[in-house]
Amino acid sequence: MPVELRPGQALKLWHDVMLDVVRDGETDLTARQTTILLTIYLEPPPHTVRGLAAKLGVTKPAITRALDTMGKMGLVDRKRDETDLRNVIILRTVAGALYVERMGDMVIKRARELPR
Amino acid sequence: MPVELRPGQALKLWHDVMLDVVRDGETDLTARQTTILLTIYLEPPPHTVRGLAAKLGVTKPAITRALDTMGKMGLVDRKRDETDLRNVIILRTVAGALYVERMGDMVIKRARELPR
DNA sequence: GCCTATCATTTCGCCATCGAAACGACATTA
DNA sequence: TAATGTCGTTTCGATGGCGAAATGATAGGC
Repeated sequence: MPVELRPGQALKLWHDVMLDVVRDGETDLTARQTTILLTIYLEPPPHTVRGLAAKLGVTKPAITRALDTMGKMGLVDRKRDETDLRNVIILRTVAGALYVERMGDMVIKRARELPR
Repeated sequence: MPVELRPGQALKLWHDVMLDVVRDGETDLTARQTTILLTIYLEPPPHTVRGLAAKLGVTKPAITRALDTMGKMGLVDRKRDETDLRNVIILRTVAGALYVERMGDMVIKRARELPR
């Protein structure tokens, strides 16, 4: 049986998790950055700039900049593709994995607290 | 029985909805703005600047600016409190209600599509 | 070996957001 | 009514994101 949410539950879940994210305040990721981060950690590698740009429907510079920012935060890393030096492979990091894990915990916790 | 999500499900749900938000591209709300909007539409009125600031753990100017932006988008409205003219009451709008409803639909749809 | 295509990045000017502090309007207290 | 407190907004300078276009490096076609 799929995960069935009523409208009120769905919106409350979204609100509650967003509130956690805002109150945490540490990492201040945009929607794009969050999507990129989760894509990198949820979908099978390798991940490239052009691949992410196509998936999100945004320009490549937008991806590059997002990776710059998240790279400074230690959430992702980059290395050149040895087999095709034009490509850049985006790599996961320990800090990034921990961040994503915490985010998952937030969602799970808030979902469990939802009125049934 | 509460809504139980496995880690993979929780993160995929979050990712999928975020991807919808990014790809939509129309309204480009920050985490703060999203939280404010959902608070206004989910919790009982009246809503004030100081109340939202306290709830989100951010400064009042941050709330004022977020309301300015969302006001221009037609997602919220403001009026002075007649009984205490220092206060500003934040009001819902039709456009805001529709936006929130669409957001709820996204979450419901993505939750239903989750692998069980 | 060229020429063109591809990939990621950098540059440009612009706009939105940020925290901190100052401000103006209104209410409350004495 | 004068002093103090509260509420929301505005200002300030700084930071960072944005799209579009240009750039540098590499690969592949011929």
